Amino acid sequence: MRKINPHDFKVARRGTSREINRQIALNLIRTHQPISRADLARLMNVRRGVASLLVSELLTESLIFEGAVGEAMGRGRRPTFLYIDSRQRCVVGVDIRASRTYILITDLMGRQLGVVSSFQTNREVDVLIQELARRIKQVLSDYKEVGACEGVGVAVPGMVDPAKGRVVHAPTLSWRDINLRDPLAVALGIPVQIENSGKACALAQVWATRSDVVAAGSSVFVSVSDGVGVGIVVNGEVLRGRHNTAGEFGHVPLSIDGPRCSCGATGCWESYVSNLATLSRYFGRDLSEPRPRDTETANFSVEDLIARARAGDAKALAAINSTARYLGLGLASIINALDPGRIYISGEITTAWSLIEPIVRSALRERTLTDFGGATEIHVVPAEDHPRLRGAVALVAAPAFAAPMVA
Amino acid sequence: MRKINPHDFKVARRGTSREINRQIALNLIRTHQPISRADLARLMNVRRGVASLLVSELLTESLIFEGAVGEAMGRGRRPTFLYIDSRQRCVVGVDIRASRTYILITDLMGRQLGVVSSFQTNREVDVLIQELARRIKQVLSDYKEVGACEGVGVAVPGMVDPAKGRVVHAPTLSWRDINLRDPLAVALGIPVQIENSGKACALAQVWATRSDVVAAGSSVFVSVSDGVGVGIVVNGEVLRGRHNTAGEFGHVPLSIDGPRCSCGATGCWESYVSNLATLSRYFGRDLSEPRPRDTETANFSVEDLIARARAGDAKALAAINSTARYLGLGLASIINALDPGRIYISGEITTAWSLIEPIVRSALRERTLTDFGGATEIHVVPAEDHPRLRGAVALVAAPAFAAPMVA
DNA sequence: AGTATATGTTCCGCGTTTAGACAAATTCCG
DNA sequence: CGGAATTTGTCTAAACGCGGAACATATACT
Repeated sequence: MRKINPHDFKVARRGTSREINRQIALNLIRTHQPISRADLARLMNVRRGVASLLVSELLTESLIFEGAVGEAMGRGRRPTFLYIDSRQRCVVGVDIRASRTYILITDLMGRQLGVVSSFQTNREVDVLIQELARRIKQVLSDYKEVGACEGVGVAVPGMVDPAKGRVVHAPTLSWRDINLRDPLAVALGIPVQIENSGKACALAQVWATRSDVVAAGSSVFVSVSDGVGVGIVVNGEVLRGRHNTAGEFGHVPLSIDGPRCSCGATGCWESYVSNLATLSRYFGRDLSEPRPRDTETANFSVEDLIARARAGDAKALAAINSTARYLGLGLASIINALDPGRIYISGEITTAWSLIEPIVRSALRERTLTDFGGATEIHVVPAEDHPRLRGAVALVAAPAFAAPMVA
Repeated sequence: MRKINPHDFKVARRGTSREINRQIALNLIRTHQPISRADLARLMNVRRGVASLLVSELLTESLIFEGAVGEAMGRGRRPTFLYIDSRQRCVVGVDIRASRTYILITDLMGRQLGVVSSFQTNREVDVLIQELARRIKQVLSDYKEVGACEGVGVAVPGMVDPAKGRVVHAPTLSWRDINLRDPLAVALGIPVQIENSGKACALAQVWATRSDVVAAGSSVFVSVSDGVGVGIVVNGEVLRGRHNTAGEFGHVPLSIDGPRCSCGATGCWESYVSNLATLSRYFGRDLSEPRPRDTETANFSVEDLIARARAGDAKALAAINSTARYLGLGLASIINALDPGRIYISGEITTAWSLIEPIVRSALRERTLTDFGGATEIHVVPAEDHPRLRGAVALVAAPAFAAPMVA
């Protein structure tokens, strides 16, 4: 039961019905392809005539194409199968992180076309934009055969105002109120969309064709690495919040008397489960202090820690288990607050999921209010899936499939 | 940008446009009444003819009525004003609480018609339903002149499945998996809707005509009394969650090593800010223990405590200030997690708002990530507004104004 | 070869928006 | 006092899109 906002509504015009049904048809083709017009009509519960017209409209816009004639089931004329036309257009996704920046080229369905390339992130914005533009042009000329580029999506680790195309604040990059979108769009001559990386990850999961089963209800994407990023999806829409900062569960406390967090407060979830926190626990001292790290800790990563734990290092295992427990306690907060249908989780620590899952689960059950909540589905998204890059791509590819804004 | 759920969509039918525009018109009349057809057409940005047809449809359904001819501004024919017809139908709201149950009769706009009546809550469900039915019938016969009763809305302090009409779990009433809706509906011969009281409160605020200004974005209703109830509204819709338990911020921890909470976990926000927690702080001992309270504490309420604080009792003031600080720390979690446009807060402690606001604010700023977040609007909803009863009423009255489900 | 069945197209009816004309009501102004 | 101007509300015709059914096409079974 949704209230109509009397200050921002959209009246149904003569073409609104068609617009709605066109998008439904497009989405059904996307999720059910290959599919015939007749099956589409059955799925939509409309007459074949209507489906046919919708299809011919999508065909003239070359959003879909007619493939080979399919095999008939039983007797009757064989159906002509329809497919999303992702052949003659591509999308570039960019993932800017504190240390490195990643680039990936995909088709409109988000299918990976080339390899993921990367380069060191230069925090000087102008320099970064120039280098990004150069490298994206390079990638596009390397993959000329995939057609025109529809747009570039950029995931940024920080607070982003996508409407204005500005990075409001990105602590790890020391950026504040920077227009990233427009200069890049001008340099490339291609539309650019930017978004917070946690929200982009969430977007990637909503729009991943496979996850359609749980599109109902809300879901949450939790990314644990240097910091904790969370993206929330409600009713198929990423929750943005009044100031684009919704989803900062990383700074909800586990203990207000806990360790100091980079945000200035104390005892944030992030200060318990970030990679730095896990490593600090292992080395028995706070690695976040600004003094230079010693040789032992300088290039030591959470993956290294996990390797040691698997090799039998009891101290390493203890540090990881500790993180696992705090992870579960924090996830419980998310479940109590939002009761999502599913939680996606990614980050270096999840490579040890088989080790830590029981601990995460039991910590989670300890604090969730109901048994249902304690049993909330948790899906690990491996780094190889490049959720941030997929999310960046979805920024460009998804609007074509989105529901029209109505009422 | 919303994704279409390919397993639960709604195709636009021939009458869908009309349905959408009808609801928009109805809502605009609700928020702008008195209003003429011509003004309605201007607001909707459609021709007067369309507005006229929509209006005549609403008139035949007697959802609206034509009032007196208005004064003309300048020259030209005078407009005939339209109003929501809340004359010949009424709604009954019920608020079941651990100690007492409250009843209120209103018109379709949620305007209070009679006085709030109440009686002691009998935890035996069958007995309670019989008494409720008796009293509601009594109220309806006392107010015969307000016409037929459209339905009864019930707010319940616990986990509710409104679709099934069942109370899944209400700890303070010791109810578990109880069908409250159907027996009451049968006893009354009137449709009944039930909902969790936190979500009902949130609903009341969305549908309150005054708050239309901030209908955009999300808002949160926080109710602090025996427990902490939170209702979340996103895009004009109450967030329900996968198992109807979304909004349990009361059990998000401030400190996982904190005091034991009634839910079994430790350090929940609720265990710091509930009335019992505040009183326990004042008396210097845990009042939640099952042993009988002594004469000093037995009938001592938070209002009494506030009275003492205002009278200069330093210990009382300290207890309240402490609660205020924890209140702010918990609100910060909500802001970080959801970044709502506005927070509504109610409960006994808010009668001391002028005393505690600065402390709440500073605690809140201490933990919010951004200055915007720290400045989030907080509105106190006084107990005289009966937010739970208003919410219960909205359960019945709101669907008539809700946006049609489309795409 | 004929029949049954399924797909895809076409045509018409009807509901709804869109555009514009028109009557009714009221004020302004000569 | 009467006509022009202006605003409200209604009405009619056109455009658009769903609803339903008929029709052509294509295939398998008998």
